[in-house]
Amino acid sequence: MAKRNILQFIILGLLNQQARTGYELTKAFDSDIGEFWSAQHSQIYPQLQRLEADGQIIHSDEVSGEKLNRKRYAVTSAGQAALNDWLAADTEPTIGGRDEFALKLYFIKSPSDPRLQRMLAEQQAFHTQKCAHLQAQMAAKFPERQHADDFGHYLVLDHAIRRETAYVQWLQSASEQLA
Amino acid sequence: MAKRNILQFIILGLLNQQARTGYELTKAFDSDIGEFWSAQHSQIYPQLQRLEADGQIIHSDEVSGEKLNRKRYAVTSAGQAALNDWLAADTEPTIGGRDEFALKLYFIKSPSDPRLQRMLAEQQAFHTQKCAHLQAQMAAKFPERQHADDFGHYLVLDHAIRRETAYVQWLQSASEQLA
DNA sequence: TGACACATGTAACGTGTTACATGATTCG
DNA sequence: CGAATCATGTAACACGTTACATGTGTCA
Repeated sequence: MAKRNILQFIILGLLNQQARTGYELTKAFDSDIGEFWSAQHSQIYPQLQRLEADGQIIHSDEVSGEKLNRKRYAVTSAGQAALNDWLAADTEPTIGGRDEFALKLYFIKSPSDPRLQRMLAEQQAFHTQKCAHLQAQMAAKFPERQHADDFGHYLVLDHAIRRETAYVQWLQSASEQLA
Repeated sequence: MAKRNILQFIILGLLNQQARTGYELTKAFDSDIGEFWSAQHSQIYPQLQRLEADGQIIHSDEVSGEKLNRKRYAVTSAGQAALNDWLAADTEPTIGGRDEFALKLYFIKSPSDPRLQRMLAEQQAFHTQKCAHLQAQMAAKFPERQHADDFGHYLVLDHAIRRETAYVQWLQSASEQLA
């Protein structure tokens, strides 16, 4: 698992794009970058407090309505420095993520096991749909392949699509080899 | 993260293939299934104790030399039942694993950023080599595509190769789009 | 006899998930 | 006025890594 508290740098990166509230950060983990990292609000709010205590971000209060006070966070120059250090540092290459389904297949030794067909079909349905969803996103956000701006966003979407496509192809290939 | 203690089932699966010691289990996580799950011995030994207390595995003492006593674990019928329940249960599809490098790219907005080339090259070298290594393993273990036996092993190797290949292609494509 | 692999455990810490807890705003 | 969403926090627990700790067997 992550060891060097990656979360703090992701938050710095997101805040460096634009000032956000904890709530908005939480949503960001469910959309764009959700394909490659996730975090709950229960992890985000304490991390924001630590980053602020550390002088890497500051918040300004924003009142809406009568009472509601939300904290909008922005990176300080110290935060930008920390972010740049992270970006510049060598990156430990991703080693195979955990895949419960792959393990189940590993433990089913026979290509004629009666459970295989159903298992493969179920996963294939899911990943095929996900793939379609990602491609729709790509078409919506980069209609004319104009990804010179927001290059990073384009790259992660492309990454996710390739990953899901490869997954579906693996499942397909496995299905075809059932005895 | 994993929520239902997947580790216990992986151990049951491995022990169901053959009786093993904790040390041998630890090594198994570094070879075959290491592409899709990892665990240290500090996690494995306590889990073995819990599984035995639960009646899902039993150990027999094995002495080598004068004093050295190793515990060789085997699954009980209760353990086999638990394993089969896990295999038969619906599998939550894998949602994007965490990828620190992808996130770094996400935060580098411009295709002309001077850091990009070096970063991409570094990752590409790593994943290309890994890909080659996996393909060598495949060639060594399944020389004649005779994967009717050990089908599961073949599938996870194939999966790993496809994943790494897709990763390299993504990096390659990204490199070609640098401004 | 020294290095390395075999072998088994525990402790401390950090990260991540789920649940608990509370309240405001907006829109139908 | 009720439901959904916005908004922020804490607590308990599960999972995973790193470090600590100890000792044996084998081979050069």
